[in-house]
Amino acid sequence: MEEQWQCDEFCVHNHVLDRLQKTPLPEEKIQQTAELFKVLGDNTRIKVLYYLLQDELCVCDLTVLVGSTQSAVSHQLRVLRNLRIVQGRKEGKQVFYSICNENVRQLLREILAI
Amino acid sequence: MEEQWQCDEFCVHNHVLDRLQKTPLPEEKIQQTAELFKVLGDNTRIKVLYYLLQDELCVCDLTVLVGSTQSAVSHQLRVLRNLRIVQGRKEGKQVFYSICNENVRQLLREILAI
DNA sequence: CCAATATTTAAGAAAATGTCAAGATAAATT
DNA sequence: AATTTATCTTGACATTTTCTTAAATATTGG
Repeated sequence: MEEQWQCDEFCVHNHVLDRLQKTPLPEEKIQQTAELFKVLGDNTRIKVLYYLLQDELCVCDLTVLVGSTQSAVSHQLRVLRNLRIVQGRKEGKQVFYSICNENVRQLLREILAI
Repeated sequence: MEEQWQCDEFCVHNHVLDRLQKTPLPEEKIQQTAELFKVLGDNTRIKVLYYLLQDELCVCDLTVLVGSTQSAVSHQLRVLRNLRIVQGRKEGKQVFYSICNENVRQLLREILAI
């Protein structure tokens, strides 16, 4: 028999599966959660958020702080903006960024033990 | 002037930078944090962890629950094992997995609002 | 209009994911 | 005890995704 692999009834613990399958995580929730973590799973973005945790900062300052290029930082800021983790405030020629998601702020505080 | 781009003294807010640069996040901590989030930033692994949050499960059960192949699940379990988020317990032909990192367990509980 | 700052686009490099096939181990069968 | 079967792991490959860099394109202020 060359059918697609699958556990047979001797392996699977049906009573457990039956129970767990009654409360699956909604696909949307899975997607949402994974995406949040994905965005937080990057060295540059962690650095950016670490500094924003302490102050509202312009792209220029962030560029110096994370030791990257302006373009790269701007790129990461857009990613964070898309997930509504940070927001920008325009002042003159500059844009000041800050964390606008309190859950993420709290999460980072705990993880980074600040 | 065609040198590498860099903010000049009119853009950068030196007093802020000076202060923030005194307490940089250690590279190791950044790496560690980003890696944890990176591992959590994947649909399959979120599903696996969601189910492990509720029960110790064998690879076979997990395969059915996440609706993937045994091989793919095993690969992901290794990733989670490498970061000491889950651990395997051998029992006969089967391996039962469970979450062995209480911080991650707590984090997921909060994020998934369980 | 010019200079400074910020964003977007495009392209190339690096990394992760799933699939398939092979290997390993423990139990069951002969 | 040798063979087969069930469960799980591993390695190699192809595909896709993600990150970075560089260049082009706004936008703003003077």
